[in-house]
Amino acid sequence: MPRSRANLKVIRPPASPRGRRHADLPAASTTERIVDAITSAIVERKLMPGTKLAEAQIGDMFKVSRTVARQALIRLGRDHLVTLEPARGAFVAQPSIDEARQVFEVRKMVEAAMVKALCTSITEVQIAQLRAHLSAERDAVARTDVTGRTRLLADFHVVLARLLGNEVLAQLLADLLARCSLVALMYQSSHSAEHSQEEHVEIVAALARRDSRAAVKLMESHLGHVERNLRLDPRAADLRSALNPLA
Amino acid sequence: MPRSRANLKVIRPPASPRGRRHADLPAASTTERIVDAITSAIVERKLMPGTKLAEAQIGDMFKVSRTVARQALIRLGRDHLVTLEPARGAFVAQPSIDEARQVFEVRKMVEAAMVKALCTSITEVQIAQLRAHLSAERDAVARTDVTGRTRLLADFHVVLARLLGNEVLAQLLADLLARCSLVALMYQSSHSAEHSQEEHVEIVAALARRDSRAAVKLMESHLGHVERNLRLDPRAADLRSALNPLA
DNA sequence: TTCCGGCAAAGTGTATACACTTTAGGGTAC
DNA sequence: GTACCCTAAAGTGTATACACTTTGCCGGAA
Repeated sequence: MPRSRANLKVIRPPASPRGRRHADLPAASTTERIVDAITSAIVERKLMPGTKLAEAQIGDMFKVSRTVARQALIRLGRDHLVTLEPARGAFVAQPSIDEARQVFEVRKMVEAAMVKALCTSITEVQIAQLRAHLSAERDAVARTDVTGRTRLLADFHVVLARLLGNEVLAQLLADLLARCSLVALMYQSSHSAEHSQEEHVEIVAALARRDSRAAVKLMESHLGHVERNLRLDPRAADLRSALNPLA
Repeated sequence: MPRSRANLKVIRPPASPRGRRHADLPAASTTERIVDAITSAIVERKLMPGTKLAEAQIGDMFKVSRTVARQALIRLGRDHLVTLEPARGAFVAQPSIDEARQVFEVRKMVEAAMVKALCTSITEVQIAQLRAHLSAERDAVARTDVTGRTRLLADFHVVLARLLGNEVLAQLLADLLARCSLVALMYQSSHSAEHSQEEHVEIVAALARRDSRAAVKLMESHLGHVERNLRLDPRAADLRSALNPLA
């Protein structure tokens, strides 16, 4: 790509204004921007599983060199959102049925323990925050804002993790949820947003009562419902239908 | 680096014979080799927290260019083993006290759920495998083989995860354990290997009895002991003492 | 002596170059 | 008509080049 020729020392604002997204993690802004964009594209179903992600193509789209595009793909590979095949390239991951089941099993373990712990630590203020989230969910469902409601329904689980003040847990869960989006996309989920939303309401109610047994049961059955509504029969290969990948 | 000049079409064995380490994951062999080497160096305490990892330096060590070294560092950053500071470079991570606590909290959640699930699914063959692992641990402790025993004591937890047949879980746990090594290194653990080993024996005994309540309790107290034997008082900065990083 | 400015070395961020692999297409032999 | 090889295009793997940032050092001014 044509290299910027502005060689004069530009006066920069106080410090480099890099807006870090959620407080953590590695890379410099450019790579991170691409990772975030592709992650969003996958989670928002704009990128079908199996789609080839050629380095040069991504580089062109984001106006960067292959070097940077490749760095982004490596990070996405570590997140299990893309599969890196040596000498063949990167593809949007196609989680197997086994992997799907395993991800849900881990979610059940982690999230059951999470709501259990929350029951003993949750405060009134936090319950109010959860109720605010629930009403945002309800709005999105009512408005049939598909993208928004999908994000909010997933965020609910991350919000729970954050209420424990455990960023490690929150990030782990965020990773699992991104993988779940891919799973849902591959094994066309028939699960209704309304149903999920109602189950979230029940979970919050149990938390508000500090009823840990109920909260755990509700969370487990919630995740069980989500999982059972996937088509986990072995009809595999969706022919890569998406032709134009990113935006 | 001197590029191989063997231009003749070599007849290759059926498919590229690349030995993937544990069935999963992204990158091509060279980058992966470096990631593994540095991960081992950190886990085996040959690399102190805070040590600068300059790209050129790593490149020289492994006889590759900065490009490849940088790719490895990006992956290590995603694993939370190194911290990537924009325009300043990569450093072996120095997990904060908070992060240490959070990692242990997550481990308690995950591993308690894990042994609970194992109690209903474990087979006699698997119990035998666990006992074999225990005796390997005991040997290493007896021989005061510090590196070996450290690895075996950590592997015990990953072995448990694998017994559930859940690779997602196993990998997640492997990541957490690597971070724990760093934590143990930063907050000098006074925990004795003998004690850990004995607790592992008790956990396996509970599993053999399919006593899920006991197994969970034992695992939680085991992790509690490990955590409580860290010096989690806020005396921070260890001056980077390690001078020659890798091998 | 202390503080500040600026230079130079070291190191990161990114683009580009080139070798090698994969893959698809076409032409030839059977 | 089919199977095979050979070749060209596309794409990955990696090295290198160059700009820019950070950082430490030195010297001069207060």
